[in-house]
Order: sequence, then structure tokens, then C-alpha cells
Amino acid sequence: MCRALTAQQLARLNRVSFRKRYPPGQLIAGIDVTEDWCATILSGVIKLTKSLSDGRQQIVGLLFPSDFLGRPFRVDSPYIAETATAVQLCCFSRQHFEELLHEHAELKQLFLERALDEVDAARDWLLLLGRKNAQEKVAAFILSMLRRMRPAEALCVESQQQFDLPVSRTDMADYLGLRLETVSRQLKRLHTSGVIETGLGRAITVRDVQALERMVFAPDAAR
Amino acid sequence: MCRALTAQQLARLNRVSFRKRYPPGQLIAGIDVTEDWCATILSGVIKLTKSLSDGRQQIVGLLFPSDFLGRPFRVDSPYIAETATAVQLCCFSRQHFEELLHEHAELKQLFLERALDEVDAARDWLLLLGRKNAQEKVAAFILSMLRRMRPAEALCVESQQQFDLPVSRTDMADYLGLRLETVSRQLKRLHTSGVIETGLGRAITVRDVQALERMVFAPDAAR
DNA sequence: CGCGTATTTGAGCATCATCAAGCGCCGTGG
DNA sequence: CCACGGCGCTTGATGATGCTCAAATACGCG
Repeated sequence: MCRALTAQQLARLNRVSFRKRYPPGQLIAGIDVTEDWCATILSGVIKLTKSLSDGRQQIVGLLFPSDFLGRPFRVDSPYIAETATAVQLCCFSRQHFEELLHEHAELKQLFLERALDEVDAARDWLLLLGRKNAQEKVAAFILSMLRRMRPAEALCVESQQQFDLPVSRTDMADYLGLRLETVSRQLKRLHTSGVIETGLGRAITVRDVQALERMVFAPDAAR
Repeated sequence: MCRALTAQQLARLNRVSFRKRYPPGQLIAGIDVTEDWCATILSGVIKLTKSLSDGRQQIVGLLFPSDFLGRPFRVDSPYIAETATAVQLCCFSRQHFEELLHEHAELKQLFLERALDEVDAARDWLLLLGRKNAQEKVAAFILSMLRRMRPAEALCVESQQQFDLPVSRTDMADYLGLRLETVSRQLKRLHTSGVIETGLGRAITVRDVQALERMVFAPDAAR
């Protein structure tokens, strides 16, 4: 997002920005806690979660490097932010950032378009949560992580794609609206059918990108 | 949203705006169809839906009067828009609207804040679709329709709230990620337990707003 | 009044949740 | 170096919730 700024503006922003580091599994910002800062993510992955009073949880978003964390023009964030991996942030005071948005029309434009894209992304996920079965959910998750973490290779259909999932099985379940046992079983099914290979820890190898894509985009053809 | 405009700007906008009327159940805009206009809703309710190649459908948003329809800064909308009831729109060419956004900072600001609110709303729905059971989904839907259609009375807990649901059972199911039979059964359960009264057609009377609220916000206490 | 559509109701079933072990990896400490 | 314990993950058995298929009923509209 900073690419929209002139060198001068960037310098000004840098003067008021500061870095933060977090270990994995750390709470960053909570519901009903006044947050007076926002940030862009330099490295790592952040979970945005919502939960019910009886403990049921839903991850409503995963933030990757270059994504934005925070809620300008509002004091309280409606979700909890937690690190999934180790994270580095580049933070600004919310007030400074809002001023910058107001002064720099291009930045506000960019921010607006991002917000609109986030609406679209959230609505895509609605379709997944409301209408897809466990198999399709897990396939879609793997594909979406592949795209996020390996944008270049994801396009290249031929080669095998090896990478580390950024989250635990529990988090996958909370993102997909499933239980972790179900996620585990579906991963096994994908393994058995030769579509993926699960390595040590969170490592995963996608052997057949097209098979995953068929499960996600053409559920009728895939089965 | 038009309240942010000066009389002069409003006049200018009116010069390029035009009205449209649609009967219930009519397609307004489709996926991959280039849409060169956008609109605010004057009356009626619009469904935004996404669907899979095998026919499974998910309603990803309901638009009420004063809501905005369209996707500025992008040619193609990622969803299908259909009327749920009879609808009146106030339309502008997309290009005109984009120009207006650029020229009028307050309007853009308002539009941005709306977009951010929509992200939050979509994420609330993620929690509902991913983690709530049929009972809670239906209760949440009724409550949310009550709030949308009767904002004043919804606050007043005492009196009984009578209104018409704006959508069919099928639509309710598509919005809640359920089958219409399940929706029907859950409505009956709510009726049997004295929380609501179902009248002719889509009429509904909420007898116990607090009971609904308990099901939605304190699921453990409610059962 | 009669037809088509929306809704309700019923019976059986599939998927995914739940409960309960068991396994493997890893860091700690003996 | 190995035993121990914790945690995340896998695997299995069982069951409930919500889906599917099917039919009846109610309703809106000509």
C-alpha cells in the first residue's frame, strides 16, 4: 500500500511508525479494547477470530504480509487478532493514519478498493461456509494458502508445490467451520487419493493442483 | 448517503440519475456481465447471491432501502443481484458515480466507512454460517430482519413486533446455509415454544424478543 | 373454482460432531 | 543418553443434526 505514497510522504509516515514483533500464538488486540494504532504486516500470519459466549470460535480472516491490521474511523475492533506464526508489524497511531488517509487521496482510494476487495473475499467465504462440504472446504483452504504464500508457483500447474501451512489443524477447523478431527480425516483422504502429501509438522506438498481446483470450482465434475 | 452532498452536488447528481422499477424475483445484474451503472435502493429488498456450478446457492447479502448496489472501480460484479420484493432504484452511471466520489471527499469517506461496515457485517455472518446451529441461525435471521425493517420498534422490548419477512423460505435457507425444510421446522419450533407467531404468507409476529436475543447472543444460557 | 407455487410435514439416511484412545514429535530433566 | 510429559495430530466408534426424497396441504392468482 505504501507504494502509493511519495518519498516525502513515506518519510513522514516513517517518522511516526514503529515496529513490533510477536511470538506465535500471541494475542495482539482484543474485542472491546480500545485500539489506538493500526499496522501493516511485514512478516508472518495473523488470525482474526470471533467467538460465541460458549466457546465456539470462527476465524473470519487471515492476514498475510502487506495486509492491513486495524479499523480506521472506529475505536473498537469487532474481532480478536492473534498471531498464527511469529509476526513483524509496522505500526502507526490510528490518528496519524487517518490524517494521512484524508490528506492523500490516492492512498484513500487504494484503501477503499482494498476494503471493497475484502467484502468480496468475505462473501466468497460465506459461500464456502454455507454450502460446501468438508472435502471441498479443505481443498479450497489448501488452494487459497498456496495462492497466498506462493503466488508465483500457484499459476504453474505442472510442478509440485511444497510449502508450510501457516496454521494448526485447530485453526484450519476454526477457519472452515469444521472440527479438527474432520480436517484431519479430509487431509488423509486427499493424501490417499494422491492429491497431496503431508510432511512433517505443517508441511504439505500439492501433487495435483488441478484436482484441487476441480474440487473447488467444479464440484460436480470432481466427484 | 446523499445526505453528505450539498444541494448543488445533489442537483448535479440528479441530472444524471434515473429511476428503475423491478417486479419481485427479477434478475438485476449477473456475474460476468459488464455493469456500467450503480444505484441506491429507494424501496424493496435485493438479494446478492453466489452459486456453485452444481446449483448450490448462497445469499451473501440482503440490500434494503438506502443501501448501495454496485461495485465502483470494477467492471464486473462478483455476484448476482436479484429482487426479493418489488424494488425501486435510483441509478447513476458507474463512471459518473466514480467521478463524484473522486471530487467529493466527504462522500468518498462515507462510502469507505460503509465498505468497512460491510466487511464487519459479512464477518459476523461467517460466524453464523460456520458455527451456529439451525435454531440459532433462524433466530438470528428473524432478529436481524426485525432490526432492518423496524429499527425503532426493535429497541422496545416489551411490545409484540409484527412485520413481513422480505424473502421466501427458500431465500431464508439460502441466506442461512440451510435447506428450506429445516427452516420451516425451526420456525415451527419457535412457534411451539411461544417465541414467534407465523401469520399468513410471510407475516411474522415476534412475541418474545428477549428469547430470540438470548438464542443469538447467549446460546449457552438459552438452552 | 382450479391450477401452480410455496410451505409444511414425515420417514430414512449421510455427513459431520462427539467422545475416547493412541501416536509421534519435542523439549526437559534426570 | 534416555525416560518423562505435554501438545498437536491421528484414528476409531458412535450418535445427532440437518439433508434427501416424497407427499400432503395451504395459498395466491387467474
